[in-house]
Order: sequence, then structure tokens, then C-alpha cells
Amino acid sequence: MKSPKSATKSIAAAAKASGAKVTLGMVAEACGVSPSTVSRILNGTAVVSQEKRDAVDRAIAELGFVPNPIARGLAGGRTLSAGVVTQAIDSPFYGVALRGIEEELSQVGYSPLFVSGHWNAKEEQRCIDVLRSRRVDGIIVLTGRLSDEALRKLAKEQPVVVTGRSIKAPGLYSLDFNDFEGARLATHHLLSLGHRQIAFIAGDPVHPDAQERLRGYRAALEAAGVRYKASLVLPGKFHEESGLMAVERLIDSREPFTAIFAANDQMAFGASLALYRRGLRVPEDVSLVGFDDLAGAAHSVPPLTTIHQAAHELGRLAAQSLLQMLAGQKPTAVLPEPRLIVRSSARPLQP
Amino acid sequence: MKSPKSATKSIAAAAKASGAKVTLGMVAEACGVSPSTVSRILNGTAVVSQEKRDAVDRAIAELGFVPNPIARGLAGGRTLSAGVVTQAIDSPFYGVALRGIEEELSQVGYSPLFVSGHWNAKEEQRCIDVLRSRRVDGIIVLTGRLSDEALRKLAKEQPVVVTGRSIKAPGLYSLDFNDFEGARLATHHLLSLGHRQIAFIAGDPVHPDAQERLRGYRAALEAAGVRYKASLVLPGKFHEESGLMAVERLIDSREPFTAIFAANDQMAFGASLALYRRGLRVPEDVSLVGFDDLAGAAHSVPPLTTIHQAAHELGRLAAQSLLQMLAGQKPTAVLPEPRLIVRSSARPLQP
DNA sequence: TTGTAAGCGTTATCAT
DNA sequence: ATGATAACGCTTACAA
Repeated sequence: MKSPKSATKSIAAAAKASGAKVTLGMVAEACGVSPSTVSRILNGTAVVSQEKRDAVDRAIAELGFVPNPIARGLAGGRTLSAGVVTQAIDSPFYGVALRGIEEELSQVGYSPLFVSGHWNAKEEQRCIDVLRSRRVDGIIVLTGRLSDEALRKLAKEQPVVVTGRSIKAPGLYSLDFNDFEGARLATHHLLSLGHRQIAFIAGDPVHPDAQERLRGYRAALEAAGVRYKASLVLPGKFHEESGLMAVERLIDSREPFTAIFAANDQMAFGASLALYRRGLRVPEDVSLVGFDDLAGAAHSVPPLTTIHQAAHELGRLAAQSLLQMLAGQKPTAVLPEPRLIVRSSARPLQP
Repeated sequence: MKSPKSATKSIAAAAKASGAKVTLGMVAEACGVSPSTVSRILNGTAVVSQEKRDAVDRAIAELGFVPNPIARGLAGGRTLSAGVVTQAIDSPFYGVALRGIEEELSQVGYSPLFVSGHWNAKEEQRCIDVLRSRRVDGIIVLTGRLSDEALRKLAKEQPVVVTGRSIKAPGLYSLDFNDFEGARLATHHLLSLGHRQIAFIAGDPVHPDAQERLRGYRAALEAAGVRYKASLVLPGKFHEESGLMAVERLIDSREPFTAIFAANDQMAFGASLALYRRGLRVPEDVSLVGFDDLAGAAHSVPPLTTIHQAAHELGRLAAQSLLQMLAGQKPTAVLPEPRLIVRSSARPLQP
């Protein structure tokens, strides 16, 4: 019982036996150095002699020491956690992005703190407050309703990455989708298949993406010399039920159509069901194109032709960008362009 | 500038102007009481005179003070956060449960900390370590692979709620699904519709739920006097693709069948697609029943008859139970029994 | 009922 | 290169 090693061992044994948490101080004591030294080794804050470094590393391993992020946070340093404002934790679209964020963050020891704003600026603000009070090192906002102004203000306190809009400010990085191009692509696909009477199920116009997608639809029509008809544009709310009702209204209106472009997959699913109920087959009677390429789109009946949005990539890039800002670098990531995924729900117009 | 109120106001103004965080100490100072008094009011730890209580409340409101959970946690008390071990943050089934947890927790000021174990005991253990290092007040484990033993050990440190199994231990509360009954219900439904050749797409047998659902299928068959045929049972992996492949194999095997019961909705969707590809219609040629009642089941084509699992309720109850344990009470919540949801994917066997 | 003071586990700022 | 020592913002004995 004379070597430092066995001393460490006995402390380890004691710690384990008592079930007590091992602290940085205990590690320091175990190898006869000051807490500061241990801290420096942990954080690489300063140069420490190889000798002590080894001793500390060993003690950490033997004691099973895990730094306490809570204390770290209090002491003014990092909390190693990033706040993520999403709209609903169970969103089929953003869920994939959350996974991407989690993957990227956990690789470097960061933990995401997810909070849901439910498409409501007030709730989002509350989310932000929760995150701030928890002292997150940075915040990712997935396409919220918060004003650009609020975001800019927030970015003065800590790094912020926001998706779904383009906005430049110090400490703020934005990752924008090209909704316009995606919608243009989808509409163009239907047009190239010979369709001319293409209904559009729009998203809630309070979402900028909904407006952009409508713009893309109109642009494609115009480019093809097809007249825009307001009666072919149905309001929707981005969920299945609204897609279903939109198609019911459309059919009831007796406005002729041969294809439908829904501003997202969920509404496309609803539209598909409405058509089925009315005895209309997809794609034999009506062609259908969605937007988002949700996980379920590939296995719906029929598999849905849609616009792929790189949600997983979005999450990864958002996290990477935040990490870069935290490291004092300037992020440069750009979202991949939307791609048309041709499956089986749209086909050439039969003469 | 003589009344206490205006003094408070000026401090508030200063705080806002400087953008500095308002601390409990500042609140105390602003109304001339000690920090402990403010703390006591905040936590209801002791009786405080109405007079001071009012003053402090006002100061809190005026200064916009928000307690710092980090410091709270360090100070030995609660962190007001609960760890949630899920399998994948974007799981269509558990996502709904996560939402339930979040709702319930946030109502009382708790924040969930979500970590994903990816159906892997080792990763789950790492998740647990992360949660412990973050000093969560309690942990919810959604149907993981962790051994009962590991859970019991964990429960000695802090309250634990686990779903998907039945296990009794101090500090541990379990919320179990009745998978057996659900599967029995589904199979019985098909049986009562006149089907006798009912294929079963099983889940991965390493999941206890998969085994239970197989048991339920067999029990229903037996009760109806229908002989169990191993060739009608196809292995699956709980995801769409495996359901699709199972049906392809089934059809190729030339084993006659008139109905399919899939051990979860995702496999049912895959099965549906396989049938579609082979020119078999649901429900005209083959009846199909799923399990889980995912969000998409109601809007699939045709809408899927399935067993409703109360995922959202599961989340809420798990959170409530944890909160009760945290409050020193004994939880009593029990999951609702599975229910058959009749939609359009199964119909009477045509003679 | 209220205040004082000692932590909680870490990092940061000085010295040395 | 290393070690005291003071924060960080709050809770909680212990006093009064």
C-alpha cells in the first residue's frame, strides 16, 4: 500500500463501494495534483507535463470519473449542450432532422436539448427562454415562426443556426431550402408528362415555404405556357386531413383535373385517400406528386413520386455549422438542392 | 426615486439595458431581503410573510427573473430535468410517446432530455451514463434492451419508469403493453371475418413484444380450432422493407392465404405494397391487419385496420408516474388495453 | 420568520 | 508548468 497506484485503487474501491460520485477534486487528490491541473488536462487549456498527464489519465480511468456538465456550465464554461427548437417532437419530417442533429452532436460529446414550439411564436419564445436558462452553448431553430429580429437578438448572446430562411447577422447562420425550385420541379414533371390541368394543394400561407411552393408551381405553369387557374388551387394545412378535404372540394367543384401536386407528402396521402374513396385510381385516373419525401412515401400505395428534401442532411449540417461557430470558425454548409424522386404515383396523361 | 418600487424599476431598467442575466441575488437585493428568503418563496420551502412574498413576486416579475436550473442542480437539489431513453428520436411509434412525455413534463417546469439507444444495449448504457452525468432527477426508459438487472441497479440511484416490460423493484415502476391481447384481438378479428389461412408477419424475436404478439396469434388460432401452420409465419424486422419481403416470400412459396396479420403497421404498409406489386388488392383479394395504429394508418390506402396502442397515453403516463415518484408518491397508472380499430383493410372472406 | 454562511463541482484568474 | 483562490447562482443547514 505504498505506491501511488495502489492508493488510487483503494480510493476507487471506496468510491465504488459507497456509490458516491467521483469528482474532479478526488481525481486531483488521488494523484497529488491540484484540481486546476486536472481541469487543464481535461480541457487542454494549458500545457501539462507528460508525467502528471499520465497519472491523471490513469486515475480518471480507474476511478471512472465523469466530468459533471452541470458544474461545468455553472463555472461559466460550456455546458456541452445545444438547444434545438423544433415544432413537434413527433413530426415525420423534422424527426429525421432531429436524428441528424443528434448524431452529429453526440459524436463530439454534445447533447441536444429538444423543445417544441408547436408553430407558435409565443411558445417558441418560451422554448428559447428555457434553453437560455439551461445555459446551452448554442441554439438550432428549425424553421420557426420567430421573427428575424428576435433571432438576431438571440444571436448576440450565443451562436444560432436557423433553417428555412435566409438571414444574415453576426453569430447567426441560416440554412435555407429551395422550396421554389422543388415546387417548380414537381410541377414541371407533371407538365412534361402531358398534364395541363394540374391542381395544387397549397400549404398554410403563413408558412413562407408554402408561399414559395406556390410560386414554384406558378412559375412552372407559366414557363410551359399554361394559364394559372385559381380554381385549381386548394388551401391546405400541411396535414393529411386537409389534403383529403381539399380533394373532396375539388371533385365537388367539378373543375376538371388530371393531376394533383400537393405541397407536402402528408397532404398527398390525404389526397390519395380522397381519390380512393371517390373511386379514382392513382395514377391511372389521376397523377399525384408530393413534396418532402417522408419515410413513408416510398412504401405508400402506390409509392409516391415526390420532391426529396434532405431532412437528415439538414439536421447534420445545422449541427455541424453550430459546432463550427462554437469553435470560432465560420460555417459554409449549404443545403443540397431538392431532387425529384420518380416513383409510381404519376404517369403520362392518357389521351 | 424614493419608493422601493422605483428603485426596483431602475434596477430592472439597468438589467435590461446591460442585457445581463437577472439572478436570485439581484431580486433579493432589489427588495431588501436575503437570497434565502427569495429561494424559500420560489420553492415553498418555508413559510414567508405575505408582505415580503408580495414584494419578491413583484420584483421577480419586474426584473424578469428566471431561476437558473443549472445552479439549482449544482446546489444539490433538483435539475428539473428528466432523462428519456428512446430508441430513435424519429420513430413513428415512440415519437408520439415522446410528445406525451414532453407535454406532461413541461406543465410542471420539467425538461425532458432525449437520448437514443438505437436498439442496442451498449448504446443504451451510454445513454444512461450521459443522463446520470447531467444529473437528471429521474429516467424514463422506453422499451429498451437493457437487462432488468441494470434497470434495478439504476433505480437505486434515482426513480426510473420503464415501459414494455413488467418488473418490480424499489424506485422502479413499469408500464407494460398487453401485446398478447392485442395480437389475439387482431387475429380473432380476421377469424371472425371467416378467414382461416391467416399469414403472420412476425417481428424480430429478440423483442419480447414480438414474441408476445406471436403468442397472441397462436392463441387466437387455437381458440378457433384452426391449426397453426409454421409456413404461414414469416420473419420480419418491424420495418416496411421486411414486411414487403415477407409477403414476396409468402407469395413465392405458393402457400395459400386469404389474410395477413402484420406484427406492426410499418410491416403492414410494406406488405400492402408487395401485394399491390403482385396485383393483389387489399381488401378484395387479401385482408390485412396491422398493429400500433401509427399516425399514417388512418390515411393509408386503404385505411388500415389495426390494433391501437396508446403511445401518446403511454408517454403521458410514464411522465406522470415519474413525477409522482419524484414527489414521493407511489404511481398507480396502468396502460389502457389495446383496442381493435376497424378501418378498410380487412373484410369478410368471399366464398 | 428571517438571515448568514457553507457548500455543490468546475473553470478562470491570478500568482508563483 | 502548477497551485491557490475566487467566482458561477442557487439551496440548505444552522443561527438568530
